[in-house]
Amino acid sequence: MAQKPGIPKGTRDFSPEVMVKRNYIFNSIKKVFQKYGYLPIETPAMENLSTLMGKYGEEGDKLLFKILNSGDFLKKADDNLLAEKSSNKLVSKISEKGLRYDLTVPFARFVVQHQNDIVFPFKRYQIQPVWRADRPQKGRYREFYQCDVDVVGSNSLLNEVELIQIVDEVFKALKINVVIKLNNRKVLAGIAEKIGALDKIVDITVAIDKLDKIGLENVNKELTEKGLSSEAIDTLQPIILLEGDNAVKLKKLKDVLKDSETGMTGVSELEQVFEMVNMLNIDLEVELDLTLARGLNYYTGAIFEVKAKDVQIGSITGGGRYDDLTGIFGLKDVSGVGISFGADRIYDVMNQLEIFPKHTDASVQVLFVNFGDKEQLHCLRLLSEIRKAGINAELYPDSVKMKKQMTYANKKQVPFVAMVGETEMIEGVVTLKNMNSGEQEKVTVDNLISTCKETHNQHVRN
RNA sequence: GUGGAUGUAGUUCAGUUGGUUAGAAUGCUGGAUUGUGGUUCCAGAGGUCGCCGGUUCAAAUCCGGUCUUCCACCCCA
Repeated sequence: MAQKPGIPKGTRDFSPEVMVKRNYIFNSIKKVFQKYGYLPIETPAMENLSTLMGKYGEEGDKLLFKILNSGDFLKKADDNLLAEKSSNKLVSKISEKGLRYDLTVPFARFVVQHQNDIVFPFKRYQIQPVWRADRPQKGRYREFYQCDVDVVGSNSLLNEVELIQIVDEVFKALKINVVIKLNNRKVLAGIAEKIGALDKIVDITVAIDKLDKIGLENVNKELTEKGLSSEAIDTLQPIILLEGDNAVKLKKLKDVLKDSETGMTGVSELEQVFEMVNMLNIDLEVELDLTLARGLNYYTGAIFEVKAKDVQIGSITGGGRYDDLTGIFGLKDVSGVGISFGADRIYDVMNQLEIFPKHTDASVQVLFVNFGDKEQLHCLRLLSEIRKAGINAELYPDSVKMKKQMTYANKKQVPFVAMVGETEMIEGVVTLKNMNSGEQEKVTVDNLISTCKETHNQHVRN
């Protein structure tokens, strides 16, 4: 009995219709990346587990997909561990490879491994799938694409500003309204230092983030539960209730953090970034958000997160600065900063808002109706001329009923149908039908080419 | 990982307290219309009711397990 096949949960097939839209996103993003001087690299889907483990925190380690060793791996496994049935301890014995969890850590590995061939500052982009053994939900997949841009080997805050410009340009091109939220790990560290609880910073930000949802009282309650003293919570109050525009927030922060050197460095970095961004006069809404912590524990400076304004979905882009990611692999003093665009979530947002362009460079612009053997040969010659002019065109492969061929054109949303029968062949013309208006007229091939080009340019521009 | 929902033609969904041959809309195929699609009319095809097991004379319907999708938490793109 043939059972219906399936694919693992959280993974998807992409149909041509979907791929055209996805590629539109990828191409738009790539174009912006390249405009700012970033070049592509690719790394393998799997990495050594030693490269991946311990880089994403405890939570991240659990979400790594591990690959079983080849051969009869259990034979070589420790008998005691097998008897114990302790999966965690056994994993290191039977698996030494894993699927990449993001693109940043493999990139750090790449930089270290190729440090002698790389010119610093090194600016690269990377668009590839990553895998997480998460529980899937809407906008949360087990296999999804990240579009990373990073620059390593430069401490300049200009890089942070450049990334904000890139975010602005990408989402402007895709016509998505977004807010970019900005924070700085050093500010968070300063806050933690101030209340003497360096290890509690994640708990603190998680709790503060819930202010809108559960109210001040419950936030404080949660902080108490997490083990914070009442003095510490008192100190935190002005930070929890921080309001106003970015400049006001920064001013208040400065006041609270004046004794913390790290904290003040963070505030100063934020100030500089905001100053430059304001000078650029970009439309993008840039907001200081202290509740932005980001779980990935390698961030050390700026942290970014982008949210769509019109759709309820997790962040669609995120990133930050990491001072010592390559240090773990033995290359010291190489600071990097980067962000990652979540292509799948961007797709979901655009799909929900129905803001994909109807026509892209991938769409066919003209379909030739097939009337028979003589006619199709004639069309073939016309087609090569048309294609040479850079127009996507096709000839229906079978000489079937016209209704069927028209329906095909209609479904593929081809804007023009060309008909060349006996009379057209003799007259040396083409009957060109505009599928939108239904109008048709006899034109020359040159005419057809210019008409197609004109409408295509209009479509793509809109 | 924890808690909670969900699954019926390609798609969106009906389906009564378990009871004849499981329906609709839309889509699909063919025809009305042998050189004209998106409108209309007619006809047709399409379902082991997610999967496995149990209760029953009888299960889409009740029970258990499993998988999928979705929601909350967690985390994140």
